[in-house]
Amino acid sequence: MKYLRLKKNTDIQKLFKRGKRAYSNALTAVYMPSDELKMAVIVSKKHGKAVKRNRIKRLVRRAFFLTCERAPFACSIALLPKVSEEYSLAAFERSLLSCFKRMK
RNA sequence: CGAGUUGUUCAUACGGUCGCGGGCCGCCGAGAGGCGGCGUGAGGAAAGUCCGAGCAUCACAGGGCAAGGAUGCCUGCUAACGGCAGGAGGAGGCGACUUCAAGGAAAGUGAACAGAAAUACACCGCGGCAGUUUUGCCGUAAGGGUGGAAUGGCGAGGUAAGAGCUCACCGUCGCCCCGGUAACGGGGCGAGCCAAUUAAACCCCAUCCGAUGCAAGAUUGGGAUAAGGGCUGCGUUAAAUCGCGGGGCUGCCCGUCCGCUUUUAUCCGUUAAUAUCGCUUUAGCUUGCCGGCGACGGCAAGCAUAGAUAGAUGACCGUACACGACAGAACUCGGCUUACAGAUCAAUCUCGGGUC
RNA sequence: GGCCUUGUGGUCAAGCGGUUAAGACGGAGCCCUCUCAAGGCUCAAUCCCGGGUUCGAUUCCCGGCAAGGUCA
Repeated sequence: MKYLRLKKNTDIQKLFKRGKRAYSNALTAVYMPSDELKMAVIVSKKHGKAVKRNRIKRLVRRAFFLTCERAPFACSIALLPKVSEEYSLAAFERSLLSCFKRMK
């Protein structure tokens, strides 16, 4: 299933002001209903240096790509991974699914 | 065979499925774009942002002096450099070789505490004279003590005791000769030590440097009219016309340049930034030959090799083995520095042992 | 991405190359008090880390690390 990237700074600002949050053990999702499915990954410098941050973003994007058809409704969504020692695709997939369950 | 030294190259590989950025081609579409195909897509450090350039802007981007900053053995290389190469000197290693922020202390200033004293003023001591219970004056840097550093070191002579006071050797300084482009090296003669150390303390000398950085900046982002404000003030004039002043060129002098910016209202116009360009073809890379000890230069042939803009290289599976380190382009080059699992090849390289 | 700044007890901080590293707030212990407060005394620092210069470095030089600011 196709999804769009959430790019504009103003949209992200809006999302953080008005959006609701869904938590799981590997990441936090901030979401807000919209007409299309839009996604952004937010990784801060706390996660490590550039190589590490890129890897986290790729894993989260891939996990979202594999699971996004099970999203309950069209929305703008920002994903904030939590800081940890190890990151894996399977953990992000599980966390995303549990987030989708909690989104109402 | 073992132990080293210096340098070179590489930085998991291959296959399958799904997915991403850019390009080209074809088809569809009014267009935005969509679909399909082909090919392409991170590093030796892309990092730190420590130097040097290109490029761009700053109204012009000039000279002198001052201030500030940087560099500091010599000769080369280079677009340039604080880089590199070769050499000189100090230090280390048996050696191959490594390493060093390395101009000037005879222009001046400063250097805690301790110590008698820090470039010089005698505490103890040693000795002479006076006195003789204590001590006073003079000479003395050999010894003690203080200190990071104490009148160049050591031996001999010498002396009342001592002292470059004298002599040999070493060190230092000056002059001459020879070798070298030079730093410097070698030799000779002289000086009897005057001039300790410290300049990553101030400082002096030589050379170099305008500032800001692609978030620079350019293009479009409107045009016309009217009114007002700000910088740029005063006098004068029909007039920014002229004079003085003012502003910019880091401070001063000379010289030179200077009309710009903004607000409001009305009419016409509007996708207007998250746009487009800058943005990847170059001091480019590879190979061969020639010159040079080398850094590098010359010639010839061939090649085109990321260009994103919330920011593209990944995930999963399989196979192989050395079980994969440090790490992700953001305008571009030349260096430096720092991080790093390993593998690899080279040197008529070095040392030790064995055999012929 | 570019350009800067700062690292000193728990916190805020001063510091001419030679200090027992000044203070203030807070903390701990003791004294004082019938008890508490106030007051007094005492204690606690790898001067961010690693090299270098120097007789001697928190301070000077070089290289790292961390934190913060700023530019559309």
